[in-house]
Amino acid sequence: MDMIDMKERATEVADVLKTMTHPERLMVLCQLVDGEVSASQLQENSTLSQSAFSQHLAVLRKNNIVKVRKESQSVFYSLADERIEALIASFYKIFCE
Amino acid sequence: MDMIDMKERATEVADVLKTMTHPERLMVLCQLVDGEVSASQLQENSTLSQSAFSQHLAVLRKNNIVKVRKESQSVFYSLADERIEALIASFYKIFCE
DNA sequence: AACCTAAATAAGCATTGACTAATTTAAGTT
DNA sequence: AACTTAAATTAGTCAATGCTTATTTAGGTT
Repeated sequence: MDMIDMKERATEVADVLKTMTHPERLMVLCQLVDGEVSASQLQENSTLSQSAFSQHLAVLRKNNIVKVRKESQSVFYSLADERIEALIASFYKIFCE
Repeated sequence: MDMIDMKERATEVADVLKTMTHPERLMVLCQLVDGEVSASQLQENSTLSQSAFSQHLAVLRKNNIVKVRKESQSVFYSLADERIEALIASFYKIFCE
């Protein structure tokens, strides 16, 4: 890979990782590995205020790291695609095994 | 894994990733996958000023993402350990294949 | 209609991060 | 000794991030 390609890829990867790189947001993503979870369930495992927590969810949405499904008052979150799933799996393998 | 363990791990992983999550620093790390490279060689592939670039290297050193070997006026950089190598390999596999 | 709950948004503030410009350290060279 | 080169450091500025408090939107209940 030449330097120009490498730089493009590095920028792309950094953009994705930047969004995942917050303990609170990473926690959310870890909880989504087995499938969708509602916003309120996710919030139960956080010490943050409702507002602060919701803003983290907004960051994940805005950067397409998660997708949402609305059902009456609830909003269910899940990982956006296979790349995000693969990343979380890698982190697990490297840091938790 | 319970929530307390998950949170500890998420914080640890986020700390490591946070340091890697900058296009310039990620570029440096990518160039180190095949072994050590000198600071000046790394800088050649950057558009940043000497100072700005050196400060990124300092961030990588401070967070133990890279290690250094000094030889006369030059400083050679390499990836700090197998976890960092594994992370870069994962990023490559997920985003570049 | 009045109320409640889940979730998102807006405004404001403090902290951190990335840069520039200038200087410093350390090793080599003339 | 004076100079050059590689690399790091310091101080200062500006933008981005993460939080708080307050408010809003939307769906469901009485």
